[in-house]
Amino acid sequence: MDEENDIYEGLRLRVTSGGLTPNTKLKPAVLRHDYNCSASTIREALFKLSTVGLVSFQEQRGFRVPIPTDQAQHELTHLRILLECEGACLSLRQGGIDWESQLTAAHHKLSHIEKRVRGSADHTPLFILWAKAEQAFHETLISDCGSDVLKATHAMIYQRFRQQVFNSDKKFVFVAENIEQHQGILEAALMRDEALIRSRIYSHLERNLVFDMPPELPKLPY
Amino acid sequence: MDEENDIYEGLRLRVTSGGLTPNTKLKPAVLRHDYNCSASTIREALFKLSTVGLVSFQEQRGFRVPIPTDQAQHELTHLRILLECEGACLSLRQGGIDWESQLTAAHHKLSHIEKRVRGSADHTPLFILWAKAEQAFHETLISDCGSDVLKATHAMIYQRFRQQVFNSDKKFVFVAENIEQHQGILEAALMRDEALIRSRIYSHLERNLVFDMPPELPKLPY
DNA sequence: TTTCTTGAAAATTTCGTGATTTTGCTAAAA
DNA sequence: TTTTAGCAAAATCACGAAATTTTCAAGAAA
Repeated sequence: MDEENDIYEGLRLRVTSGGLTPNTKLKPAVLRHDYNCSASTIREALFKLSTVGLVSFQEQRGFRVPIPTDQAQHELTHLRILLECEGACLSLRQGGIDWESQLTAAHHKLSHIEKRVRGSADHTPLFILWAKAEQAFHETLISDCGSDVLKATHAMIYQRFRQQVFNSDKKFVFVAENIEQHQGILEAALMRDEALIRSRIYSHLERNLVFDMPPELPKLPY
Repeated sequence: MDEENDIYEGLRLRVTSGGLTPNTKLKPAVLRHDYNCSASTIREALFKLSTVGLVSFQEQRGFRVPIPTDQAQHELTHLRILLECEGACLSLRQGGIDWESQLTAAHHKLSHIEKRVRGSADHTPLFILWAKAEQAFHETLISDCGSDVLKATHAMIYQRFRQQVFNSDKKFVFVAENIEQHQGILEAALMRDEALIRSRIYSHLERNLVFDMPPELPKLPY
């Protein structure tokens, strides 16, 4: 159904940015009332969420909101860097003028929201808006890489990353440096400078790496 | 249940290396008889397989064996290279003597099967055995990278890759060069030479890249 | 012949129920 | 006080059937 997708999206929002305490049980028999459907339908949606890692699942023990850990944050950040650098460089080679304009547009929207966020004391009301714009920017960055598999994999990792940082104690959701970092990534993209965009993507995400990372990985030819 | 997992594994084998024609419909009501369970149980397993990309799924139109395409083969190969190079280099830095011995063991087993395959005219009977050993070798290669997310992502991509090449017309499942290539990868690992293992992993998978690949991606610091 | 409608058959999705397992509470034993 | 045992309440899972949607063939219209 089309409703099925609404239920999936609704639940996804709740577990990623719904302010649910980690480890909260997600009971189909309870949630069904919020979506006006049967427990089986909820179960199926939760099941789908569990396969992409947004909900933890144990046989006979049901579904729970995943517990954020430093290890998970580090791993998700690491993969985001890997996939985003690769996707960005490929886009940078293959993307045309339409890609440039889409990226500029996405950045413009994101930038606008970020400046509003900087002004307000409480970030919460703008968070959903910001999260959408941030995701759109980063997805546009890799949108012309020519690989649906890469994009789908990145989307999965990005969602889990977002959930991780939002649900972690630190609530490290928005920091001021983001503004100039996003700006810098856009500039590197328009300059078509692969080495520069790699290093800027790395710098942008670096603060989420909780353990030491290999200082550099020389990669040739791959 | 535990049976649930058997059903999942059984279906996974059938869609990845069961000789099913691509685009074959997978009807829960039919498959239930093979596994002695209800259609819902089959449905759940197929659903799970669809979330990792091993069966295609359309709302109200059921499940099908995915159709291999050159594009998909290229994309899956590309991601395998990316993930496997990264995982191998990290393992190479962090792995100890136990990693070395596990890798050597995995290679020994694989090598033994490959030499048997080379001798026989029909590869089919040994294929399942070979596929398991090949997967084990490549998974061991990245096993000490320290990232469960990376390993899980690689496992997903690897499975789809295997399905892709097995179900494609070419049936490019085993080629003689594999023997020396696996050997070369093992050697590079034991030498702890990152650049070398990257280039050898790339060479090993290169023939599955159906389109031109960017000749080199200089990556620094990431 | 080709295109469009029609309607019955087939397939998919949703749902409530009963069986099985887990959880949580209470009380006895150490 | 702490641990263990047992039991009741709650939750999960598998199942078949009902409801919805799609498929497909046969006939009407162009």
